[in-house]
Amino acid sequence: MSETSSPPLAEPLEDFPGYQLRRVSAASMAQLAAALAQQHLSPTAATTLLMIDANPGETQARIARALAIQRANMAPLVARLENAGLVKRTICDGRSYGLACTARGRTAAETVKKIMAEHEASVFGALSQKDQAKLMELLLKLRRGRTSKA
Amino acid sequence: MSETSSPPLAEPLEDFPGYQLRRVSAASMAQLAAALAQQHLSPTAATTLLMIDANPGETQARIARALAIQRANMAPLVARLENAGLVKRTICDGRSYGLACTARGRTAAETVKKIMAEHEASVFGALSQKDQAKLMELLLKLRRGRTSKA
DNA sequence: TATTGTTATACTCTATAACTATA
DNA sequence: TATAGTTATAGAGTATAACAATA
Repeated sequence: MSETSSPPLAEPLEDFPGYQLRRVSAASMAQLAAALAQQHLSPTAATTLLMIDANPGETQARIARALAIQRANMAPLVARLENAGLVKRTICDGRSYGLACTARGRTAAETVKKIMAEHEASVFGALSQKDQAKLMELLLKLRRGRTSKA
Repeated sequence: MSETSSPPLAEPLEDFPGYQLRRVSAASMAQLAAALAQQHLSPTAATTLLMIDANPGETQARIARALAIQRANMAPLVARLENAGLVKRTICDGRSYGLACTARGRTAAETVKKIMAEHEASVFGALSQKDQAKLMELLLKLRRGRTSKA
């Protein structure tokens, strides 16, 4: 504390919405990861579990596409969920598996839902209900606004 | 195409603002990374370069804190920028370096600014000027709304 | 031929711990 | 004691290429 509170930095990135988006998203994800650690699930694994829970019997490829996860990256992800006893695969097509939650997986999915709801409230509770709705509207516009997959 | 356009999946995550934020941010970052590839810079490296360019002589630690990058991760990042001839370190304190752009680094920073501006326009141009301003306002509220560092 | 699942591989970003040197 | 920089290491996320099996 000898510098008597050093002069502030120039912050040329602060005016970029994309940079603000990145910072908010990174902070939010770090907090969610910490909250999900008690369930030994990463954010990606947790969202995959929720998707399987909501779509029992669906194939890996379709779940992956909906989450914008590559097939190649889905394989070890699902394997981890299966090894944890949360998901089981059943033969579906000969070349594809159908995914479904086990009893433990459904229980875990319910816990994950609670953790995520609390997390969302913790992060977005800083905004009024009206602002939260507006944010959601803008984010949906941005997703629709992309030419390629988002 | 034998399934006659298979039925849509349930998407339990779509109602979470945090999930939308994550998807938009991920898509935006992927597009930015592709645009910056021509300069052989990652988004993180590019933002670091812009910060150094805007704050010549500042120390690594202060640049890192402003960008929420850990000291340990800053070391190889700056080393790469230095090896690329974009940044040089000058002794500052005995225990700390001052960072500054080289002539090539300043040229690269200008190019990066153009690429980022184009990228932002490409992504957020889907929104009206008013919506863009509102989004920025909401994101800034979310960053301020956090208890810990964001 | 197109799709599914898989393996291998590599790169980026992030996180922690431990060490040295300096304030 | 606190700070700056570094190294080593580990983990998560993502990307491409290639392969076998199946539609």
